[in-house]
Formats: sequence, structure tokens, C-alpha cells
Amino acid sequence: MKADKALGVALTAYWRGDPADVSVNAICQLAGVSKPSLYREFGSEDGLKRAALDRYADEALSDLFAILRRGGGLEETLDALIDFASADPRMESGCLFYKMRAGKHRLGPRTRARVDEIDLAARAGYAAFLQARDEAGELRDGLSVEAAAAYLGEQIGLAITQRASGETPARVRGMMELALSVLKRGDGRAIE
Amino acid sequence: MKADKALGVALTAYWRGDPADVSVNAICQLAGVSKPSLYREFGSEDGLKRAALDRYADEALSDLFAILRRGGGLEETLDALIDFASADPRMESGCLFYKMRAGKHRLGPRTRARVDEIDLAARAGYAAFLQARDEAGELRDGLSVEAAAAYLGEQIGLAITQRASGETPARVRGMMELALSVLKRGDGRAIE
DNA sequence: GGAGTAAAATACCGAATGGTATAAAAATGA
DNA sequence: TCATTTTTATACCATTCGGTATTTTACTCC
Repeated sequence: MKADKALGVALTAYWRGDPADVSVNAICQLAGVSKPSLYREFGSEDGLKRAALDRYADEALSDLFAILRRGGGLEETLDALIDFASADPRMESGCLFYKMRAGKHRLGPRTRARVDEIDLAARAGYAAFLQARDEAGELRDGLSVEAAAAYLGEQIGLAITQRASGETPARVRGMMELALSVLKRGDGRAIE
Repeated sequence: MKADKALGVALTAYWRGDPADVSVNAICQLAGVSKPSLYREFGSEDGLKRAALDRYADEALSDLFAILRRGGGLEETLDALIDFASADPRMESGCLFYKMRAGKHRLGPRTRARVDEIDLAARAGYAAFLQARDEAGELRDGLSVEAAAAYLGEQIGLAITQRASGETPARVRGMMELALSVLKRGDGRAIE
């Protein structure tokens, strides 16, 4: 279907740019799809945005969650997260989820609800991972798993956002190593 | 002049909300100023935004810079920065500078240039402060002053942004203490 | 091939945007 | 007091937005 192509076009347009700055008209033009067709398929701009976010979660965020569920050690997993946020080419232009969350007030109700869902799921994923590492004695003492999960999520978001704004991968990586080192028990030593 | 009042209204409106979501019409209505008057004074929306940002830098950001220039020790100064970002009531609804920087692509050329100026000035301020603390032997070993300055600036921005999005001051403070502890030599101990 | 139906394209709508021309009003000078 | 000039207010313009009504095309079934 043409509407399916439109969804792909919308996803990449929202992802590369700012979701609030991509108009329905532009998506129709880019995808070669008429506006009524698009509205028949998705109902509204909110519906299209939500569908794009759904696809994004399946396509890109799932990789992030997979890292957390691999069951690796703390250091190894944090390294993988740092790699993902600072070097994965797909994140070069930012993370659609974080972009949408940053401009949540501009979203329709359905998309906003999905953003909140993903936010909760991500926090839960971080918390489950950190809980396991804490039970393995790898987490820094006196750190609340809940707070550390929020911290980890925000630092990943910050890193991806910085990268999207033109910061070099090396610099983003350095900042992230600095920020995440504080989660480790031994206490992070200085980064090279 | 009435235009002066309009500038105040614009500043608070931009500051409390999203600068991109506050229209010139709304500002005129709120300030009781006619649109032609406002345009005679500021030339364009870009001019008004820039003037508001100027005033913001004088009024709010100067306090932040003052903390850096007080010449206190590393720990003391970081604590003051944490207080400012996580507890100052003026930052309750976010930082206009960081808001504008986050939506830089939506700004006119004059406002954007001012954002870049402030960005540079802030980085330089952080760097000068950290340089001094490094020479006093308080900074963690192996840390580039330049990178640490960027890190510090981003963490402050993240904290204020989080607070504006509804996070509790206590939680923001906890995350910030965690993030900034890594700058200290002794290596930060865990936060309660 | 022609009737009926499903899809698509064009053209349109009302609202809101930044910005301005014009008309009304107020203040100033003689 | 009258004329001039400056400031203010109303009304308007062109464009863009999300969303639809209408018309035209294409396809299916008999």
C-alpha cells in the first residue's frame, strides 16, 4: 500500500528532523501519497505520529532494550550502551523517542500516551537491569536502583541528543563514560 | 514606554512556556500593546526574542556566572551550582537559554547568534573555573578541562530541563550530585 | 463493453501565523 | 485655536497549518 510507504517516509522525516516541524503536507509530497489517503489510513496527524513512533520502537529502540536484557555484567553492558548512544549510525540524527518526549506538549493525545508508555517501559528496563547488577554486587553502594535507572535513562538521552546536535562521537563517548562511571562499584577511575 | 512592558511580558512568556509556542499576537494581547508598536520597537519577532534573551542573560544567567567567579573551592562551587539548578525558584520553569538552544533551528538569525554567544561564554566560564580548580589540584586526574567544562554545562542544562518537566527538586539534586561527583578528585562517594 | 464501486487527486475550508497599510487619535508647536 | 506630526488601533495581506468535500480516475463484476 502507498500508506505503508508514507509511514516509512514519515518515520525518517520525523526522526531526522524535528517531529513538530514536519507537516502532513510535506510527508504527502515526499511520499507521493494524497492527503485523503493518508488520513483514511491514520485518521489524523496524531495517528500518523503514533504509528511512526510504534514502528520506531520496534525498529530501533528494541535494540537498546535487547542490550539490557542480554544479561551481561555491569561494565560490559554500560559499554554497549555507550557504544549504542555515541556511535551507532542510526542514532546519528538523534532518537525519535527523546525528541518527542522533549516536545511532548506539541503532540496529540495518542502519541503522547505512547511516549509515556515507552518512558515507563524504558525506566522499568533500566531498573530491572540495575537491580540484577546490584544483586550481583556490581552497583555502587548506597545507590537507589530507582534513581540510578532514571539517571541512566537521562544520560543516554542526553548523549544521543548531543550527538544529534553535532557533537563528535568521541566527545559524546567521553562525557558518557564520565557520567556512567559513577554507577560502578569500584568508583570510576578517570577516563583517558 | 509600553514596549518596555511588552519586553517583560515576552520574557516571562518565553521563559515559562516554549519560546516557539508563544506568538507575537499573544504577547501583544498579554501586554496590552498594539502590534505595530511592538514592531516599531523590535523590528521583528527575531528582534523581540533576542531582546528577551539579552534581558534574561542580564537578569538570570548572570547569577550563574557569578557563582563561577566567586573563587570558591571545587566542592563548594559545585554545591552552589547544584543549588542553583535544582532549587532556585527562578529555574522552576526551566532556563530560557537552554530552551532556545534546544530549539535553535526555530530561531531567527539574531537570536540564534546570541544563543551561540552565550553558549561560548558559558563554556569559557566553566573552563576558567575548572582550570583554576585544576591548578589547585582539586580536579580529578586525567580530565581535560575543556571536556569537563562541556560536561558541566550539559549536566546543568539537563538538571534544569528535568526540573522544568516536573521532576522533583530532590530527585534532580540527587542526579546532579551523582553526575558532578565525578569531577572531584577524591572520587565521589555514593549519594544517599 | 457498460454499470457500479472503491480509491485517488484537486480544490477547498477555517484558523492561526508573522508582518503591514491605513485610519483614528493624541500630543505638540505656533 | 488650528495645523502638523507622532503614536496608537483596526483592519488587512499572504502563507501555512490540519483536515475535508467534491470530483475524477481506476478497477471490478456481470
